[in-house]
Amino acid sequence: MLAQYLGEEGFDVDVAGSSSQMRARMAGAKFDAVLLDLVMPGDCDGLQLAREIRSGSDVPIIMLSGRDDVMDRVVGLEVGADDYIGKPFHLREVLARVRTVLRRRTVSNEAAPPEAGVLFFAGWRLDVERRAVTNPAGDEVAMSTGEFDMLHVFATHAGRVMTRDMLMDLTHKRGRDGFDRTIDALIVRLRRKIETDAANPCLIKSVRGVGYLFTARPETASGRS
Amino acid sequence: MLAQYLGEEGFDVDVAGSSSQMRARMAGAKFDAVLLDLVMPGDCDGLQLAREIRSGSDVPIIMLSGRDDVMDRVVGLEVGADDYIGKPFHLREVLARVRTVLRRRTVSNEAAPPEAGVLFFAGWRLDVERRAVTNPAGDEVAMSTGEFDMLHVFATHAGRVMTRDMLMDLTHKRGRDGFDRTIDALIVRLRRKIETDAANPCLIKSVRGVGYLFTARPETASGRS
DNA sequence: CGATTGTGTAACAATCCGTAACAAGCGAAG
DNA sequence: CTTCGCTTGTTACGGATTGTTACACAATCG
Repeated sequence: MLAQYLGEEGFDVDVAGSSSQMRARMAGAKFDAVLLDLVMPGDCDGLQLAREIRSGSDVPIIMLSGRDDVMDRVVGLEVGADDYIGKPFHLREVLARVRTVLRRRTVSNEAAPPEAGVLFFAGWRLDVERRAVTNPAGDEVAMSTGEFDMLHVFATHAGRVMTRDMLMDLTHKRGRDGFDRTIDALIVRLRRKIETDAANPCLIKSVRGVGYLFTARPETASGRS
Repeated sequence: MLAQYLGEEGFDVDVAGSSSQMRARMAGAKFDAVLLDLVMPGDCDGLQLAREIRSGSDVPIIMLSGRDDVMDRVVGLEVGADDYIGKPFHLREVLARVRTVLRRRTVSNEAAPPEAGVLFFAGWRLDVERRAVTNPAGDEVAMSTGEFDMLHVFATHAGRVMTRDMLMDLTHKRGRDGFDRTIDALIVRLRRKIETDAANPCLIKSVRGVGYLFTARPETASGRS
């Protein structure tokens, strides 16, 4: 229904019925925006899928959800969505929000983003596809899965203080229970690998009572001078 | 209320009570985003005001409105708003949407933000992004989170006497109860690090019965290009 | 001059964070 | 299936930071 409406309004619409189907479509073509229904057929969580998209692309994401709780919206937006529309939604509103997202993208992004498969920061190189990390000297540094995910989240959220809740949302599949030092432990392990002096962290600073801050400014491979 | 909350979250917030006041503020400074309440004191329509902003600027606009009808939202977005939040809105959601709008702006505008991320005063250098402080001799001075926040507040409110209440509001993310020497203790610790003679404070002067005054004149790095 | 109020500072207590050590998963090889 | 090695979550302890209290002293006021 939604697809038909947007099609009538002049958009090229492609529909995926499952997460795997979506991955296949997105691998094969470039899209201007993704409308993502959080209620998936069951094989995958919509939030997780959004993270996955965001980890490899800057394509605008608009979430649609049957659950319209405030916290759902907050989490959805923090994960990287550009908008969140709770059901029952109206076609006109969806259309308006799609246009808004596209307008903002084209206004600011005239030189289209050739995707960010590789990130650079402070001499480091972070290859998202190969999940490989190279230090300023050029040596590859072995990273465990969790360490790489954490570093990736930091690199894509640089300059903003990240609370432990956010980090937990973004790295781990699902929110953990109340009190947990998991993040701290991971931070220590990550620091040991990327900080020259772990006692005086340079790249990952702690913000007491709040969370952690990644201080480097990352650049994408797409050669911006 | 909203302004206070966003302030506690680390934003510099400026409030305008009327459209003319807003025009004056916007003429005098650059803003990263505009939160626009559609219910105005009467002298001007909020939608009209949004059009006016949009005609002269690309600054992101987030509309807040008591009317939460679909058509209101559609019209608001078509006028050029980047988001539309109907009342009753929740602070967390507003915050998330503000961040979303800003993130999109900075992601796409990478080339633009040289940032006023570095402040200079009296030979000192204060790097807000990296949370690093360098003394006139060029050595980096270790600062705790609270000390850095306090110094940052002083540097961005130089030349004005700051009451303890203001400092508490601006540094601590939560309003504290009535009587408390927390600020004084922090001032002592900060003075020990940045004053050459802690007994004769030069940079942070006390104003008896009122509060404290930062006497240096800070300059931003981005020399008004 | 004495009383009162406000501030500087030290000392202590509460809290938060860094880290090591250990236990629990997990996958690969045998 | 078992074992081994690696990763990850949990717990505990110690150090750092921060809030609170107490006291000394300066400023203000009568």
